[in-house]
Order: sequence, then structure tokens, then C-alpha cells
Amino acid sequence: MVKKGSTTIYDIAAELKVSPATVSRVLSRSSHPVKEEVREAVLQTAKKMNYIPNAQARSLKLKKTSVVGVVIPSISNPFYPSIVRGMEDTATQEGYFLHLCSCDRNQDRTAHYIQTMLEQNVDAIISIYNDNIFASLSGYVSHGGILVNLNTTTDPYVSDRIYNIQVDKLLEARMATEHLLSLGHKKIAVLMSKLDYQIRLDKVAGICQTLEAAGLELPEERLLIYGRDCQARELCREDTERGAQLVDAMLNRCPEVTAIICMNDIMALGAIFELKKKGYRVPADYSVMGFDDSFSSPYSSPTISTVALDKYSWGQSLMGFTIERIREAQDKGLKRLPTGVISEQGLLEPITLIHRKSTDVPRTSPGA
Amino acid sequence: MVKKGSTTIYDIAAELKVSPATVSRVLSRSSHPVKEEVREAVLQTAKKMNYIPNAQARSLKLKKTSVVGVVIPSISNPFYPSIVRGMEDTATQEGYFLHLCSCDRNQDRTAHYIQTMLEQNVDAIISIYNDNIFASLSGYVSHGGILVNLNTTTDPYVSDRIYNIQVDKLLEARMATEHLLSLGHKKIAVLMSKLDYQIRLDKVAGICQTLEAAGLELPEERLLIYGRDCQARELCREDTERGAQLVDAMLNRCPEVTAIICMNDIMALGAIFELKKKGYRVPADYSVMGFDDSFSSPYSSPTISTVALDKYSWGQSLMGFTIERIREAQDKGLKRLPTGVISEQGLLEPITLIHRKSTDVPRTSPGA
DNA sequence: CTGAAAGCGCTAACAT
DNA sequence: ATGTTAGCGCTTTCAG
Repeated sequence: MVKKGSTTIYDIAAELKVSPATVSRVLSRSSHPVKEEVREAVLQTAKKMNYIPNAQARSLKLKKTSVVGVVIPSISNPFYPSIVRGMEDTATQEGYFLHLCSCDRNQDRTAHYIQTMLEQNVDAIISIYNDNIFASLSGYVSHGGILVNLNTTTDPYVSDRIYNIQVDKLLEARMATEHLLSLGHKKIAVLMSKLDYQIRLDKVAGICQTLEAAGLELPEERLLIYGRDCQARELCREDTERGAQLVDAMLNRCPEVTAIICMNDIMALGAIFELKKKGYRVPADYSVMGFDDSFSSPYSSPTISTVALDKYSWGQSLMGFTIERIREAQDKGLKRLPTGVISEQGLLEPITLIHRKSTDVPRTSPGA
Repeated sequence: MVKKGSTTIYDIAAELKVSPATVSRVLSRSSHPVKEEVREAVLQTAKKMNYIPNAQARSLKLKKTSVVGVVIPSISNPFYPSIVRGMEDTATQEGYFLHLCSCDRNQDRTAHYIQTMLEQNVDAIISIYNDNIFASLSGYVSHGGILVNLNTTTDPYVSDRIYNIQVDKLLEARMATEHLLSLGHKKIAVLMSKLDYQIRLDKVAGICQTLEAAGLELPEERLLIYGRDCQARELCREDTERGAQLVDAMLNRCPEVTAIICMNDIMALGAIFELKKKGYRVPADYSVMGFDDSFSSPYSSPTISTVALDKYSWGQSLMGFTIERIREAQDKGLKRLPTGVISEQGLLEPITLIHRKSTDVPRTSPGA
């Protein structure tokens, strides 16, 4: 950014013998009237002199930056890139920018990133599935920040400028479970990473609910949970590997099961891999399903049944919603949406079930 | 960013009855001497008053923003997320931020993003595999911007502050081809998306070279290219789908082939999917391989042989290199690395071949 | 060791 | 319709 003598509105003003104010008015598309010929002249010399507006100077004056912070577990987790792309596209369209924060759902990382966003004066923060966001937020809210928080929050931190968008993971889990039930499965195992995040707890809860409603249950030994939680870079491969290891455990603990619900498609991929390696057939011996419709799911063997959501559209909607909130706050208290809990309904594309080849009726022979 | 009366160094100065200059000196860790007890007092009241430095004001004064622009085809292309995560991690570590630009390798998008980065005064831009970057760069370089450009450039735009890091795609292609050759394959097909980017051209060139060096060739009908190029959101699935369709074409045009090199693992996944669907076995009937070690490659059926690179490390190195260049430029012309073409050697982790199950010796029966 | 003051580039009152 | 000017929050000469 060495900008040795980059041209400013003063240079243009001098060149044209008008005031900087006039130049500013036309270059910032102010509604203030400017004589048409002057406007033309300004535009022209601006181009001629290769004028580039300075965003920092503008921000300093206007107290807004047009950047929105995006807090996700990790961009290398395959669930997020398409969401971020959706966000990026509508942000760009509306003249906003992304400040990306891969927080690993980690308290310290989150706190650190919030601090930097505070210093950078982001106009808003969008957080996805980060249970730790509120703990780091004390400063942010008091400084007038807007937060759009996507989670399955049951006890949200409510405040002006905080919008909790509640995702119904129970519903997602119910859809998956009902799918298996409708195929005739009665003994279902569940494969999960550590249950230290709300969305995972909710998934398990949803499965239990549905089972119970059908007069069935999820006995302890059929809920298999991987030891510690996963982070950072090769997250995706870790999840897959866990799926494989969890299947091993399952085959020891509860082989009588006929269907397996995995935390996500990535884990399902590993589960299926291991099952096949051990000589079992999917879905003939075991049905397996996941969540999130990972990109390889329609092409794996067998193709993976899943509960899907349109990630790109979610990203777009979330960013669109956020930018509306920013503008609303800048237009100083126009009609204000209710803060607090907001349903995903109507805001995000609905969840759908995709029945592919990894799920079918249960085997009839007992031992698999 | 509503910051109604957020505390500034003036507030702290007033509180302590010292000058703003003194406060600034301690809070910005200036080397300028400040009496120890004053320093303590400042630090303490800064904390007490909940002081947050204002990055825009700082940037305006210092003419640097600590943000680096990252130009990639798309964050939703599974090749990039781990690279970006690597970049993010070292950026964070060094006090820098990312400004993410999914350009779809598109001229207009690229130009637009460069313009916004110019206005935002990013300290540097890292561009990966974007042949169109130079066309949009006229303004950027003249404004003192630093560019770190990763590509297979043969005719780089050379200038002060432009660092062209040359990736040897020919080598990658050679490694893949030699692997197949060493297994005994003589008739090899190549599946590609439209050849309008340098990296793809280089891959094809590398394959041809290696074949010719072995006294073989790549006849026209064995080079299968998908019609138009792919963009944006569901990029990954498109590539897979293309792989499937290209295999169909291949089975018509050159079924005598015994091995297939795909543009990347994503395409290989689709190719294998289609082959199996048609009743062929991989690798018994056709060996298939790809590039880039996509995350599902170790878990697909069969697992996919590939030419791999450590994406996360690449991201880290690239960002590290870039930040060094920024600091160098700010320390005003210290020893300056040669601009122009720089070899990836030593800067990026080396490429390796991963032999998995999708490649084996050629079938002996003729017709597949 | 500390303070006063200029100024980074821009916008928005407030004149005119 | 245009110009003058203050100031956003910070750093940094320059003077003391």
C-alpha cells in the first residue's frame, strides 16, 4: 500500500478549480445537487487522474466499513465453503466484504478473532454453530455491533442487535430417523464425534424422540461417540477416519443393529468404507445414512442417503439478512425486526431428505 | 459499527492528564521511551475504559492495512479451502487478515475485485491459477501494490513488487504418466475440462511429453475435453458429472485404452462412477487416476491414485512469503528478493505420488 | 521523557 | 449550486 502520491479529491479539486466538497459530492454519489457539467468534469478528471477512493478515510468519517465478519468452525470443513461462497456473492453484490474467521469452535480463537473484528470495526458478525460466541462477545455488543448467530440455541443471549436464527436440528434428525423407520428398521446405531456442541446434542435428541414416539429406543450401547473433538486442517479426513473406527466399535458392541445414522456424510463415507472392508454389504447388511449432502455422496459406492440443505442459498440468505440489519441500524431505527430468536423458516431453504442407495429395507437374516 | 462514544486515546489521555501522544506511544508499542509508571497507568486505564484501537484511523495514518487479498477461482472448489485455511492461520499469527475473492477465473469478476482491493488498500494480493489477473492489474501495480502470483506462467508480467511463483504442472503430469507407464500401460486417455487455462494446458503437455519420451503418443481421440468451462457454486459436482460424461465419450471413441488420467480427483470420482455403472471394473478393466488428493479419494471404491500436494502447507508458505515481502517493502528496500519468476522449489512442499487402488497393471484381454 | 500540533483522505454541516 | 471547515482516531515529527 505504498501509494506514493496517489491522487485524492484535493488533486481533482485543484485541477478543476472547484472545492473538494464538490468533488466528494459527485464521487460519493451524494444526493446533494451538483451542476451537471461540473459533475461530468469531475468524473472525467477522476478517471484521467486515476483516482481511487480511500476506504479507510471513508470509514473513519462514516463510521462504517462495509465488512462483515464470518465466524465458522473452519473453512477446511467441507460443510462451509459453499455457504461462504453464497455469502461472498451476495456481499459483493451489495458492496460488502468478508472477514473470514476459522475459529475451530475454540474459545480462545473465537475471543481473539472477535477482538480483531472489533478493532477492524466490522459492521456485523455472522456466526455459525459456534457455542462459544457469546462468551467472547461482551465487548462487541456494547460497542454497537450486530450479530447474526446461527445455532440451535435454546437459551440465547438476547439483546438489541443480536439475531439468533434457530436451526431445527431436531427436525433434521427426525427426518433421518423416520426415513429409516419407514424402511422397517427397528435397531439403529448412531455414530458421532464428541457431544460437546449443541447441534450434535440436538441431533441425538431428535433421533431419540423419534424412536420413542415409535415405541423404540436408543440403548446406550448403540450411541457411539468418538473420543476427543476434531479441529483445524484435515478435519474432513478425521471425521471419515472416525466413522471407520466407530464402525469397528459398533460391530463389537451392537452388531444386531440394521441401520446406522452418522453425524454427517463424511463420517458415513468412512463407516461404509470400513463396513465393506470387513465384508459387509451396504445396504444389504447395514443401511447407512448421513447429513449435509457432501459433494461425493452422489458418487460413492453406494451413493449415500442424506438429509440435505442448500448450502449456497443458506449463505446468500444469511448474508442478505445481515446486510438488511446493518442498513436498518444505519437508517437509525426504522422498523426493527424482533431480535432474539428467529425461526429459520422462511429465511433459509428448507431441509430435504435425499434417498439414495445406502439405505434400504433391513436384512432378514439375523447375524448380518 | 455504531460506536456511540467508544473510548479513544484522547479519553485515556484526559483521564490521566497526559498527552495523547504518550498514550499512543505505549498503546502502539512504539519504541519511543515512556516512563515506566506512566506506561503502567496507561495500560491499566486503557483496560479499565475498555479501549479498542481503531484500525481505520491507524491505517489512514500508517498507510498500511494488514490485510492481504486472496484471489482464487472459488472457495467452493474443494481444492482451495485447505489452502485458504493455511493462509488464514499464518496470517492470523502474523497479525494479518484475509480478503477473500472467488473470481471464477473470470475477467470481469477479477477486475471488479481488484478495484475493491485497491480501494481497501490491501497490503498485497495473492493470486492462484488466475490467468486473467494481469489484465486487471494496471492500476494495482502503479499504486504500489505487491502481487504474489502462483501459476505455471511461461511469459510472466515482470515488475518490481510482482513475484511470480512458478508451479511445475508439467512435472505433476509427468509423475502421473510415468506411474501408469511403469505399470505397463501404453494406451492412455486424458479427461479434461475446457483447455482455456494454463494449468490444464500444461498438464496435457506434460502427459504428451512423457508419452513421447517413451516412444508413445496421445492421439487426438484420446484427449477428451468437456465443452464449456465450469464456474461458481456447484463446481465440484460439475466436475464429477463431467468425468462421468467424458467416460461415456471415451468408451465410444477409444475403448482400447487401458488407463485414464483425469484432470483431478473430483473428475476421476465421476469417471469411476460411470465406469462401474457400465459394468467395468476399476482397475481390472481400466486404471483411473487424478490429481490433488481430494478428501474422499482414500475412501472411495476403489481408493483413488493421485498426485498430491499438501494444500495446508502451501497456503502457509504462500502467506508467509507474502508477509515477508510486505515487511521488506515497508522496511524500505532492504535486501530484495528477485522479482519475476521464482521457482516453487524450496518455497512449497514437494509434490508426491500416492499409489492407491484405482491403478494397476493393464488388463490382458483386449476388449475390456 | 513529554507535549503540541499537523495531517492521513474523506464527508457533512454550515455558510454563501 | 458551491465553498469552507471541522473532525473521524491515530501517529509522529518537532520542540521543549
